[in-house]
Parts: sequence; C-alpha cells; structure tokens
Amino acid sequence: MSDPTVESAPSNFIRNIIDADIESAKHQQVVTRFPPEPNGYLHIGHAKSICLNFAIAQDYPDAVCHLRFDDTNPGKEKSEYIEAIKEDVRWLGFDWGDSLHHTSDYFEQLYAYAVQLVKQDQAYVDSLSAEDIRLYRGNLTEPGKDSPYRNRSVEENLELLEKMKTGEFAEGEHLLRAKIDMAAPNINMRDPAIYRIKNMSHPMTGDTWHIYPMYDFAHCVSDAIEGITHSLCTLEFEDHRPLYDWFLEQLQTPARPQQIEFSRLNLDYTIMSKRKLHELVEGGFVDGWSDPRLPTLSGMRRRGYTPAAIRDFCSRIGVTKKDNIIEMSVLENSLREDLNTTSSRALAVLDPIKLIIDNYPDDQEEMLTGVNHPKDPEMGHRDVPFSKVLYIERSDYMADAPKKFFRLSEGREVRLRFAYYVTCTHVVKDEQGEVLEVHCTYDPETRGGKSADGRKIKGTIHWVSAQHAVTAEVRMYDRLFTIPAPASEKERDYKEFINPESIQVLKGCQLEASMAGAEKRAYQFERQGYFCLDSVDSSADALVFNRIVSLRDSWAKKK
RNA sequence: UGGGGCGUGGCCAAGUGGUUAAGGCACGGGGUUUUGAUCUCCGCAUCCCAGGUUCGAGUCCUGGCGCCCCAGCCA
Repeated sequence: MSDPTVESAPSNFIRNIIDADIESAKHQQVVTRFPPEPNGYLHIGHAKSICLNFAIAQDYPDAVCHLRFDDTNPGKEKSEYIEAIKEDVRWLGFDWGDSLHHTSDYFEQLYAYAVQLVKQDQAYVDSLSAEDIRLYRGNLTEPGKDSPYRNRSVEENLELLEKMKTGEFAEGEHLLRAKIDMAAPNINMRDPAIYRIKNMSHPMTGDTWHIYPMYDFAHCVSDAIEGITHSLCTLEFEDHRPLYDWFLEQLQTPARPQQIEFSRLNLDYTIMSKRKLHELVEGGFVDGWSDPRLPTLSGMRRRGYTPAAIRDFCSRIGVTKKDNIIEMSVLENSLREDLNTTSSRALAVLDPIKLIIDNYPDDQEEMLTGVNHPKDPEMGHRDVPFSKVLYIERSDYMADAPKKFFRLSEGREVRLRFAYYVTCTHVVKDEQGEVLEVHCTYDPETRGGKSADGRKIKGTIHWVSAQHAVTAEVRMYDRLFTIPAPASEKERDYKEFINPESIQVLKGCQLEASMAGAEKRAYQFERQGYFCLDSVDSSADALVFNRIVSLRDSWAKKK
C-alpha cells in the first residue's frame, strides 16, 4: 500500500476497543471490511468509513481490510456501480489486495444456514401478505402478535423454503422469517425477514436464485464467513446489533465478529443521502454523478480534490458516536494545505480588462521569469512574456478607492507580479461609464518587481500579456445549497435550496501563455485559487478549468 | 408516552476521579511576505441542568432536560 501509510491515524474509541482486544489476546489478527451496496456512487461520507477501515488494516500487524459488495438486492444494484466503487476506493489510495468479495459469493452458504435455522425451529415460512405482516408487527408502543403461520412444522417449512428457492411462487407469496419474539421491545427482533422471493436475475449469480437474503441475515453471516473481527457500521444499525448477535449465536458460527457503530459524516451546505443524490442526478439538477458540485468521490475527483486531502480530512474529523455536521471549512482547509504545497503557480485573469502601459515601446516584448512556487525552489521557474498591452483583473482597479485598497486607482503605484511597477494615470470608459482600459506608466528601473531605491509597494497584482494570452473557460463553483442543513429541512423540499450560483461559467478568461500546455494536475492561479483542467469538457483547443477551491481571502472578508 | 443512542467553546474532538480542560477548523489581533496567499506569534470553554458521593468529578451515583435513530418482503 502506498502513501496513506505515512499519515498518522489518530486514535478513536474503535481503535481503543481493538487495542484492548489485541491486548487481551481476543484476536491475533484484525480483519475489517468496507461493505458498500452497489446501488449508487460513493460519497465523502463513505470515504470516512473507507479511511477508518483501511487505515486500521494498515496500522495493525497482519491486519487486512476486505472490500465486499453487499449485493443482496438485485432490484437496486448494478455492476456499473461496482466498477465505479472500485475506482473510487483505489483513487482514494487504498488496496484490498486479494480480498475482494461479494455477499453473493456466499449465497449457497447463506441458504444452508437458513435451512439450519428452520431445522432448529428458529425460522418459518410466513404466508401473510406484506400488508398483514406490517399490521401484525405492532408499532413503537404496542407489541406485535404471532402470525397464524408461525407454528408450521419444520418439515412443511423446509418444503416451502425449497419451493421458494426453486421459483415455484410469486413474489410476496411467502417469506422466510426468524422465529424470535413478536412482543420484543426492539422491533427488529419481531420475527425479522430472512429471505424474500424475488424472481429477478442477479448481476453476479444470474438466474440461479429466486430468493435473496435480507441484510440483517446476510451481513452478519458474511462477516463471520470472512472472519471479520470488527464490523464497523453507522449508528442507525445500533438497533440491529442484537439481531446480528442472535443469528451468529443460533448458528454457532466459528467466528463471532463484533459490530461497532459510529456516527456518519454530515457536511454543511450539502447532502449525503444516496436517495437524494440519486434524485439530483436523475432529475437533471446536476451534471451526473461526477458533477463537481456533488460530494461524490467522482464529483470531487473531477472538481480537483486530491485523495491526500480527503484522507487528511477524514483523520481530522475523528470517529465518535455523536451526531455531527462538519463545517465545509475543515474540508477546504485540508484541501488547501495539500494544494498549497503541491501545485505550481500561474497567472490568470478571469475577468479581464485592458491595462495599457503608455510609456512602454509599442513593439517591444520581453521574457520575464516567474517562480513556480514561492517556497519551493525545486519546483523551478518559467518564462512569462510581457508587452505593452496586458490584461488585468477588473476588480484590481477602482475609482475613488479607499486608503486600504492596495491596487490600482488614479495616481497609485502597484507591482505587476514578476514584472514592473506601474502607476495608473487615467482610464478610458465607454458611453455607459464602464471602464474599458486602464492606462499606466511603468518604471523601467523596476524590472523583476523590485526597485533600487527600496520604495515599498503594498500591492502586487497579476496580469497576462494580451498578445500572448491563451483564452479559456473557467468554471467557478460554490456550495450546492444555500442553507447549512438542507437535508434536515422539515417544511420545505431540500431542492428548493439549491444554490443558483453554485456554478458560474466564465468565458474569455485570459491565462498566461504556459497554460496552453497545462497538465492534468492542480495549479494555483495566483491571488485567486486552485484550478485544474476539467476532465470531461476540456480539450487542447478549448481549455476548460474548474476552480477547485478559492484562496483564503481576508481582504474580501474585511469588506 | 416502547426500545436503542448521544450531550466538552461557533463546528469537530482529546480527556478512562487528582497539574492552570489537548489539538484542529472558524473567529479576533500582531509580525514576515513580489500572491490582501503561505508562514509565524498571541487571544479565544469549567464540560446540558440539578442534587449527591469524594480530601478531590468533565470523568462515579440519582433525577431532570434536550437532540438523533427504529414500525421495508431496503441497506
């Protein structure tokens, strides 16, 4: 396994349990698993679980983490998702080695275990309708009551189960249930379903089965079969733990995995529910699963997030049982920290306005040197062409600017990054009063951006030479929702809170010449943020960049 | 009002009866700086409430209060 190993994984209550289990010699080897259902794409919430499980496998001697597709419901699952999930896990930097499994690999064993339960008179075939089963289950405060089919003989149950298996019944006609206690205070223990009839072919097993196991039965047994020692899942499964343990106890499985629950990740200004993500994708509210605004791993990848940043984020947020909503700034901080050290710099003008240096010779051009990283000389430097007519950012000029505005305004001098000091003399406007051109004079003695007299220049702005610039489209992304917790909105639909400005497309952006050869990696456009080529829409003759994240901007905050 | 969980600063999170309650993010302020970036320094809580046990409690006990999850032949 690669990089992740070097990162320090902070301790948490789960690791404390594992430490104690090793200390007490309950286990010699730790085995975890990441068990996605292939019914959608992975998101940052899954990354939390992936990092937890795989990092444990990296940190404990001889430990392993299995990747297991929980494919027990052919009605919802597709192999398309399996491939996407594998790609995402790999991209995050983890390796399941030869531990790739599917719950469907165990269908035969699962069935044998079900037969065993029937033989032990701990499971029965119910023939109530779905509606009646619901009625018989009772509710939160009232106990349920026994199904009239609850006391069928073992022989009859065996016979019916076999027929269910071979497809002799229609869906919904029968159901295999555990015989536990219809009056249990925990509703999960009120004779939960074990197998339901689904006359459907399965991506992995084709048409061999007409019945498919339910999660509660399949998951614990699969864990036991694989010798999982610690089965980590989210809080909503807490109530299922007694059932998890019940199955393994009745079946007397050799291995007894321990289920431990932790709280799922919530991030503000976005949604994490698979159902809602499906809805956004299928409803065309976003551009597919890999829309850069989505918290899906494929979306974040396209946006330009790095695996290292996501791993760092996951280790910072911790693992507990407390409900939480993490602020986006934590994620962005992890991102910026990584991007700051790894990305080389470039000058790019997103909202261009012409800057004309009146005392610079008309036909002259020269090559200046730009450092690729201000703190890392190893990243080298590059040539940046300079000439009389430049583009600068529209927001870098202001008439009647306040004292603290360290940019251009009539009479003020600024430094053009890597180039010269220029002083604004006047501007040219159109009939509407829009500024068309900013005119300046430059000081030839300040080549490279420094002066012999040591005069202090407070402001440095970026620029590109108009005749050398390459034009590009730049997509600026912002939070997908306008409120911090769209998912917990009770009165209104979360889709009403989609941020209409979550994507802003800028055309005609002017980038420094070297960007014509931009590679598939992140760049910092100085003073603006981190950007990368869009993997889908960018081409050599029509560059499209995504803004991964902006730079911190204490000036904007102050205003 | 059945069952299961959770409650330490704005958001996370250490803390497992005994120094002035770690750390990160955010926020406020100072310094450095050819990115108002980076870097750096400083500031920023008595632990949901109320009783109790103890020489000593965020950590133990009792009673409240608040929030989350569960009534799929989904996972």
